[in-house]
Amino acid sequence: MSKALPTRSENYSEWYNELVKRADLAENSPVRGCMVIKPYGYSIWEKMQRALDDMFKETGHTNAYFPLFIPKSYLSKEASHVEGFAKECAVVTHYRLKNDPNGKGVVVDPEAKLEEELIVRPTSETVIWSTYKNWIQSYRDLPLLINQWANVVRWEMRTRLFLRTAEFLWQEGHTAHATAQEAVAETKQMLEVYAQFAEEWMAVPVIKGVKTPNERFAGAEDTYCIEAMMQDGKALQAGTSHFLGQNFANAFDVKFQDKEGKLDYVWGTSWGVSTRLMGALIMAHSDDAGLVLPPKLAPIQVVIVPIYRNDEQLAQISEKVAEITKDLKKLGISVKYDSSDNAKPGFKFAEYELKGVPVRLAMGGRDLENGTVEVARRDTKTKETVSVEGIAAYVQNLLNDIQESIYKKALQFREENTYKVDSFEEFNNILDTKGGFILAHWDGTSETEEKIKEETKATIRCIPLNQEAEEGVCIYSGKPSKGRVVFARAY
RNA sequence: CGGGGAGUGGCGCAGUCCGGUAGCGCAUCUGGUUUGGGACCAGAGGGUCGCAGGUUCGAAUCCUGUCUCCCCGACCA
Repeated sequence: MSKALPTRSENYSEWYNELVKRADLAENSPVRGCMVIKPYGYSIWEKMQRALDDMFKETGHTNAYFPLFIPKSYLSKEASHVEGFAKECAVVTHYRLKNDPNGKGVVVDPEAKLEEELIVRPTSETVIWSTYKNWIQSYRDLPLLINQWANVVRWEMRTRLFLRTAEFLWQEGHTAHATAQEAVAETKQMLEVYAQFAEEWMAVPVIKGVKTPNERFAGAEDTYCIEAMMQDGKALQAGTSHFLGQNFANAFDVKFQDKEGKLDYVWGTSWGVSTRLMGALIMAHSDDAGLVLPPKLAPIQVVIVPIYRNDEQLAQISEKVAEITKDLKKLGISVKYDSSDNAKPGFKFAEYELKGVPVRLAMGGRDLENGTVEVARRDTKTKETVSVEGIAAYVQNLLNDIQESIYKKALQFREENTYKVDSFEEFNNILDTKGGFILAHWDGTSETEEKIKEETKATIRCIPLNQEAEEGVCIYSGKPSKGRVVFARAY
C-alpha cells in the first residue's frame, strides 16, 4: 500500500475513489457497477440502519419484506413509472443452465425460457401496491405504514462506489392513507426524519425542499428531498420522500370503503435512503489524510495505541489500558486496543486516521510515569496530554464535541459556498469558478430549467421549504418569479 | 453508446517496439533487532502473463478473434 492519498484539490474524484478503497469501505466486484461492501464500511452502514430503523419504528412503521422479482407486466401499470425505470432494468428471462454441449462451462438452457420475464426490482412500488390491493378494504385498514430494507438494481451506465452502483442497499417506506392530507403529512414527516438523521447522526447539514416536476420521482405527484453540499461544491441528494397521490392505487386498483360506505382510491407515499448516504458521509467531512467519521456513526470511536520498549513495559501499559477501556465501555463508547506488534505506532496512527477513528489515545513509558495519556482528535488533528484520572468522561465530552464541531464546519462550508445570484452571467461565472449552491430566481417553467441544465449542467436541486417570498425576475428568461430556488451541479 | 486507458504472484507496476522460457516495490511467512508519527537485517513461499486460435524450433512479446475492468461524457438515488 502506498502512503499518501491523492489530495482533494489535486483530483477530487480520484481522492474519493482511493479513499473508499484504502479505508476498507468497499471495493469493485467482478461485475461491472457492483460493489463489495467490506466489513468496516458495512459497520458504518449498520449504524445508519440502526438509527434510521429506530426512527421509523418511533413514527409508527413496521418492517416487512417483498420479493426481489417483479413480473414485467407490473412495471407498465403506472405509465410514468415505467417511463422512468424501463431503461435501467435487469431482466430475468431463463431459469436454468446446462453444460455447454460444444465445450467447457455452462450455457443458458434455451428450453428454460420464462413465460413472462421477471424484472429485478429497481424499486418496489409495483409489487407492494399489487399486494396492498389484498390488504386494504376498509378505512380501518388504514393507514398502512410499512418499510423494507432491501437491495435494488438499476442498470446505470456509469457507476461510482456508493454514489451510484448498479446494485445498492436501501430502505424504502411505502404507506397507504385514507386522505390526501394524511399522505402529504406522512411524506413531510419522513422528510423531517431524514433531515434529522442527516444532521444529528451524519453531521451533514441539509436543505429540505421540493423537486421541480422535471426532477420528480417517476410516478409521484410531489417529491420532497434533502440536499447536501459536498466539499467540491457539488450537491448530493441524500434522501427523498414522495407523495404518490392515488397514482399507484389507480394502477393496481387499491380501493377502500370509508365511514360513509363510499369507495375511493387509497393515497400513497414512498420514501427512501440508500448506501449513497455513505458517499455523502465520506465527502462531507473527510480530508487529505483520510476519513473523518462522526462519532455517532464510527464503528470504532476510540483507538488506543501502546508505545513500548519491551514486553514488560507493554504488560504495564496493557494493564492501565484495560482500566481505561472498562471505563469507556461503561459509558457506551466503542474502543479498540491495538497492541499488535507488526506495525510501529507511527504506522498505526496513520492507519487509524485513514479510517477516520474520531479519537486516538496513545500511552507510552512517559505516560506511565506521569499518569497521563496522549489524546488526539481526528477532525482537527490536534493532540494533548491528559491525566488518566477521569479520562473516560473527558473522552465522552470530546466525542460530543467532535460530533458537533464537524457539523458546524460542514454548515459553515455550505454557507460560504452559497451565493445569491441575479444574473445569468454571474450564475455561469460562479459555477465555473467556485461551484456551490446558487440561490436564484426561476420562472417556474420546465423549458427554462432544461435550457439552464443544457447550458450549464446545473439543475434545480429543490425549491426550499423555507423559501422566502421575494419578488424578482428569472435569471434566464427575465420573467417574474416569487422566490429563489437552489441551483447546483449535482452527483 | 461515443472518447481514452488497462488486463503479468494478494496489491501496485516493469518487461511487449527488437520473440529465447518472467522481474521489481509493497504485502505475506520464519528468525532477530526495533517501537513517542508510515522501522531494519537475513532468509522463504507465491505467477497456465484475461481467454481462444494462429505464426515459429521457441510467444508475456508477433498476427487474428474475443471477453472484462477502469476513467471522461450523455441517463439516474
